[in-house]
Amino acid sequence: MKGVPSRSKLTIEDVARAAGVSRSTVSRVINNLPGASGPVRERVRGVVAELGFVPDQTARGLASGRPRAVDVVAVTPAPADGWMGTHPYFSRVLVGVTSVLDPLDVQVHVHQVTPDDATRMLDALAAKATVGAVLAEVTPDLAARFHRRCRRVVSLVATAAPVPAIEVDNIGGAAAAVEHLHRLGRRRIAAVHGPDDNACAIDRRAGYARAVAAFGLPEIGDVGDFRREHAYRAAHRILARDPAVDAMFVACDLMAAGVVQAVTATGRRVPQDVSVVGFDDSIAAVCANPPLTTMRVPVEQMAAAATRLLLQDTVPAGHRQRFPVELVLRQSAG
Amino acid sequence: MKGVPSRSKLTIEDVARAAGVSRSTVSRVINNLPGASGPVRERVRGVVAELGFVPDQTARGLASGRPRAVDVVAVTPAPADGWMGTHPYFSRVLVGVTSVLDPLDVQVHVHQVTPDDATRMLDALAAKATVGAVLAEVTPDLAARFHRRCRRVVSLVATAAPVPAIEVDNIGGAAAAVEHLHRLGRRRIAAVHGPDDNACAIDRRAGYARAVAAFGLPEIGDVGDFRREHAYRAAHRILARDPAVDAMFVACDLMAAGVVQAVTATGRRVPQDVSVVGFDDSIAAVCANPPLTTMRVPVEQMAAAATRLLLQDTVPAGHRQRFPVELVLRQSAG
DNA sequence: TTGAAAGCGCTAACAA
DNA sequence: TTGTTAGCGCTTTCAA
Repeated sequence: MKGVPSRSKLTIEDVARAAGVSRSTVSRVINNLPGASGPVRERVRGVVAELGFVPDQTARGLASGRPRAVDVVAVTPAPADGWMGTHPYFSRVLVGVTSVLDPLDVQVHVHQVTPDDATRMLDALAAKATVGAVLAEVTPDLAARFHRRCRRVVSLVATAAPVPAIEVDNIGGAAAAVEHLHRLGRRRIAAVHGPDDNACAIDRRAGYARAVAAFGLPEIGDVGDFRREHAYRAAHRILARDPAVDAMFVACDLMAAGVVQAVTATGRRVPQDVSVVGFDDSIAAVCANPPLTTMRVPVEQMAAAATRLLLQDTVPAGHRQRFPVELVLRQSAG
Repeated sequence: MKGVPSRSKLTIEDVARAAGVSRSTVSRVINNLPGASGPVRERVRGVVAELGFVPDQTARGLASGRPRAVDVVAVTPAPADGWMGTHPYFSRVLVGVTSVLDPLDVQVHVHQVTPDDATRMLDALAAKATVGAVLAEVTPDLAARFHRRCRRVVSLVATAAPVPAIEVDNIGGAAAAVEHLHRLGRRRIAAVHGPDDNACAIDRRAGYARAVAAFGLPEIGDVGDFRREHAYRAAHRILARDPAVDAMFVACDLMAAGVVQAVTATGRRVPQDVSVVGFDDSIAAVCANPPLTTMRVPVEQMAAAATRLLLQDTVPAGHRQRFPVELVLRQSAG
């Protein structure tokens, strides 16, 4: 009879009694602090698991003088006001995090930071982290630096080896997109890439390159910065340079929406003249005209997984968890 | 010398001492509970203001056995999984609320509820509210019912008279949109309305009706439900019934994106053949093809204002605060 | 109407 | 390595 976790009450005191130790010892164990022998640690963990004890976050916050919170951080150039709120990717991250924190008594703190003060900000966060940080968009070097100062961190993008990360198969996804385009009979498949310093963008670019190479197709491309306007211009450049392009693989849906705008602006039809495949399956995909065929990334679930990882008493260094990407067919291709 | 609020410390004890009363009395005053005479109440409030005292939310949560939180609630039919995360409107609400709660130690709880269990859920929330509820999308009757059981509530849509609300000039905004279309020379301006039970939709519809009437133009329209797919079909119906329509006013950008898709699907060009104006200025507006001319609604700021209202010790019944809507010119019209 | 006192569940010295 | 003892800042009986 394991039974219901019997919410409501069940304090550290109960655990202490059941384990035959003091509250301090239990506290040390659940906080992963030194000062508890192996065997005792084991026993306490066992009791915690058996009883289904969940420490009261409010009490921890009061006692430690620092309320419990998860920090969501994104390093982006010149964020417009309220940007994170409207952004197709970040808003999904927020919801994923919120969804798992909701029943617990943990807050969410959002930090949108420019590259300039990224180092300073991250150091500050690392110093006062409680539950930990979800890195929604942080470069590998910065992530590694953070991880050196605080182990309670998970990245949502590919990152430095020791930093725990929740990933998606960007390379495979990009390749699958190209394969889909090839299956459709497209033979001049261009790409609009994301920024060079972004791990996702790099991988999606690699996947594209690998796939076109495998098909013996030419590699045609331009670089953007994950923003629609840049992608719009990039698509124009590509079409001007190579008017025979008959398909475009784009690094994210927001950019793809811009690409579709550019393609139709040149008088070409999507998908008849140029097929377009995006990445993410965000709201931008269904708002584009025509709606985008895209590679779905389960952002909310990934963010939720990252948050659950932070909630554990210890976040294993180098942890990796990979989510699948999946082709979603709409009208822009196929 | 008012000086800095001197964060860090400053407890209820300090206030009590400065006011020459006990902590209990201060607590009663800041919680707006009975058991404090008028004069004392005045004095304490004065000291609180002068000292810039801000009660520790974590401590309140622990002591009262109920962690402090703001509940964001939206009643919507059959929400898709993760819907709120991707939704152009709700994600902005979330960010607005989060932005003001971030520095405080208050949580955000998101409740997306279907009409079926709306009453039950809202009653439950009203019974255990702490900071209060932000009604992102709740019908007037339900809002009124909530307000009867708990005064700590603010609606983001027009609602029953006693319920405090943060509003936007939907009627004027819709009229302005039609005026813009008229200025462009459009004379057969159709409308795709939002759902009949939504206050915003009703007002926007009224604004449209008023404006076309003022111009002596025909009223042409169809009803949707704030979803893109419905608007897509509604636009097709309108065009089938009345092929000479040369403009469409749409109740929200998400729907407008669908309208643009429908219009171009019939072989018409936007804006040359049919101009389209949306409402909200959400991410959907820039992803549409062509990008949407729309009426900007400052959702984040409204949600922030609502949250700040809840943070006050008392939320005045019938409170109204109105934000402006503003025409944003893009390519779909003008 | 007011105040005194006992916690809320946990962390963090300090002893042992 | 472990336990004891104070609180963290506030709410909430219970007396006065």
